[in-house]
Amino acid sequence: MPKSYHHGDLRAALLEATLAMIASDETHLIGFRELARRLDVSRSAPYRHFESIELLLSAVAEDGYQKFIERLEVVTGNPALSNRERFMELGIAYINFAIDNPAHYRLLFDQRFFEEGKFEGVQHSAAKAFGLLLETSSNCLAEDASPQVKANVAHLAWSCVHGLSSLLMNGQLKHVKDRQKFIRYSCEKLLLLGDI
Amino acid sequence: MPKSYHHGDLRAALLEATLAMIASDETHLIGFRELARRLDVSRSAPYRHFESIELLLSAVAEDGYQKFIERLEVVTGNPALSNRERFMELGIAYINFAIDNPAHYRLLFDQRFFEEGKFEGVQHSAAKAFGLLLETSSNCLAEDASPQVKANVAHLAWSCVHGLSSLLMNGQLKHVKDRQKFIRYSCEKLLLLGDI
DNA sequence: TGTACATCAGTGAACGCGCGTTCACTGATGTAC
DNA sequence: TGTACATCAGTGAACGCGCGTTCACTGATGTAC
Repeated sequence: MPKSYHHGDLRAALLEATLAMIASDETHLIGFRELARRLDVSRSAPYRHFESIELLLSAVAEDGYQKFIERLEVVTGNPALSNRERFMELGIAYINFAIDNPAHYRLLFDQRFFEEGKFEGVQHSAAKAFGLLLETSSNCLAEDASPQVKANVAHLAWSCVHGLSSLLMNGQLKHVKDRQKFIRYSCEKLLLLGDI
Repeated sequence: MPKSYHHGDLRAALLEATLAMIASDETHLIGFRELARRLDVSRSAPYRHFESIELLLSAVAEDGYQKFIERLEVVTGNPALSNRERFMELGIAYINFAIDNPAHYRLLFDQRFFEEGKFEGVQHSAAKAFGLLLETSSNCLAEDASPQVKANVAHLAWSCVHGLSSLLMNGQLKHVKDRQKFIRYSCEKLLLLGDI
């Protein structure tokens, strides 16, 4: 195929390049000019696809949520697991997603998407992901547990997997030799949090 | 006192203004020109005090660690508490520091300070803070617990309080009505993590 | 199948702006005698 | 106590740079007939 005047799929290339920049901690460099340069395209070409950098970032975030939710649903939809096994495996899947896709994960919880009345697509996806966690953790509690207790347990569990993900991702748990073993160990412990 | 030609304490003012910008999510605006503008001082004045923005930020971070460690030491140095009470109170103090000083807290764990061979002052402070947590959690374990187990428990506990802090700070636990109650409830639960 | 035309996607020059940084300067402060 | 001088801290003009954004343009692609 001869090199065409048109890029082919500049939109997808922009999403990919943005993600790569977040991954390599070059968030501060993200901008239309820099992206155009990296994709070897003229300065103004990106404007054909995104009105602003914020909208570009939110598109990347929505892609990320889709991947994230797909991965979690592999666990929540697995009928072979007991409720407690499912809770534990969900935690493991959550943390592994974060470790495998640190750039995406960091972006998913970027504060800027959680302003009232903006980025509703992203916020809706975030709520959906939390819903999976709430349902899975609630199934491990006594049937007559109050909604308040269910919410507390789910939020505490979420905090723990989020914290584990963040610290592992940022390399702040350097001492840990076998990450997978540590993750499994931690998620086993999290089962204790539901015991009231 | 007549308005002097000299600012008086521009260095301290720079630290304070930087912190305020982080607190109000204007991190992207931090720069010598913007700081000079806010402090009503000429563009080049800040250069008398800091060689680069990175060094300015690391000075802010060191201030933050000092405050953070002081707050934790109020708990670890309290002889009236049992080991388990001390562990729980340490978690509560940790989370409350984060909630009360979100800007400082966010900065303390900024990835940029954890590159090998740079910002050793900051890294040393971070290690000291973790040391307090490791010691306190280890005291709750059986005396013959292995260093490996001690480290695992401490890291898991750290992840949990870090996660709780982050989500509370970022307003992602909106449902929580009584924050202090939720924090106390969570830190009580964390005691279970040490039971093997 | 061929042609005419509309639309799409990328170009390249230009604008105004804010940034970091340098430099010779000067007013303010501190100190030696 | 007064004076002379060194040093300190802030000034303001200037440089070069990269950014976002606009605009008239044009090559490439798709489609109607």
